[in-house]
Amino acid sequence: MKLDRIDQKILTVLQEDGRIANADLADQVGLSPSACLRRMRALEEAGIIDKYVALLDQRKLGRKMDIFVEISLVGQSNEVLENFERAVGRSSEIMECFLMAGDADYILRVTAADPTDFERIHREHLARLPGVLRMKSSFAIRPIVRKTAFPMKTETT
Amino acid sequence: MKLDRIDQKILTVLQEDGRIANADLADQVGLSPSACLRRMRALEEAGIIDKYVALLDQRKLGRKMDIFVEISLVGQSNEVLENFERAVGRSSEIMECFLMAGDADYILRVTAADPTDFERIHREHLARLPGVLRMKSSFAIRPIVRKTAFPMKTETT
DNA sequence: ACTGAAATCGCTAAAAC
DNA sequence: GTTTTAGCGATTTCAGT
Repeated sequence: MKLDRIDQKILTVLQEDGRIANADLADQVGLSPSACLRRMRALEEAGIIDKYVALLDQRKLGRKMDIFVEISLVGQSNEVLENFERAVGRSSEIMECFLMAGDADYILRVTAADPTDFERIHREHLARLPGVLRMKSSFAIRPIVRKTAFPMKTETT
Repeated sequence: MKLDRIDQKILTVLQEDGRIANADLADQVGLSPSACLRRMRALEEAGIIDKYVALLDQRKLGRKMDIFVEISLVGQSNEVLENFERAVGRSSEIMECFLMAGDADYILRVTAADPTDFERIHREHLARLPGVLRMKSSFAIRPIVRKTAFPMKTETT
């Protein structure tokens, strides 16, 4: 799918405000409401727009800690990796997980209310992940930037 | 602010579908539409709900790479840290950044279309960050989990 | 084929209870 | 917290470029 300037503008706006009224979005991108809505639907159909979500304030929910966990597995066989990844997918507490090149096999990010809560998560979730050889947790002191919006090529800083 | 079961249910649903019609949301949480809307507004007012956004498909946008960058600064003075953090905030390419305890001072995550694109980002964004002593980039091979929704206490797996 | 204009339909939001 | 209602926005159809 090809994205022209207007599509990019639509995506930029929707990444900031996913509930903007179609009429207002049309204004901002300089299109009539119906043309704007058609493009938006096309972007949804194409899967460029994956979903619309509410983002919650982590601190106000009492989740004051972010922890990165580097993990090495006992082996590199498909079975070991797949078991591990399935378990990761089932855990509600694991916010992000990437298979990595380099030192660690996986890196994951979890959030916790406080050290006690992290202990619970460690016990109930992390320690139960299968095939783990070594685990190294690193605590974040403070989040500096937390973005969900990708830059569009026309507005790269 | 105190969150009862219904508030938590509202947040759970909105974290999955931020554009759900109020009438449908009311159905799902077992409330009348107006009562549901009042609670939703209250959650927005309180800042529990930070914002509503569209999440785009990173791969379909052509951003196939995720890179984690560990950074050590030349010093720990307020000035060095603040300069660095301001610069991070200005870069559109840096998706996440945390001040860390432990080995590295900061960890950040950037996304790139391909190695050439990463070279550009490295040159135009990362290499220009002030006060950097050492930088270590780790490439992700594949994302396993990528979540924006926090688990509510009533549904912890 | 894609855009803009007009009409219908359904939802939101504010009232009264 | 619920029901009711008025008004507005979304959505679809149609004509034009």
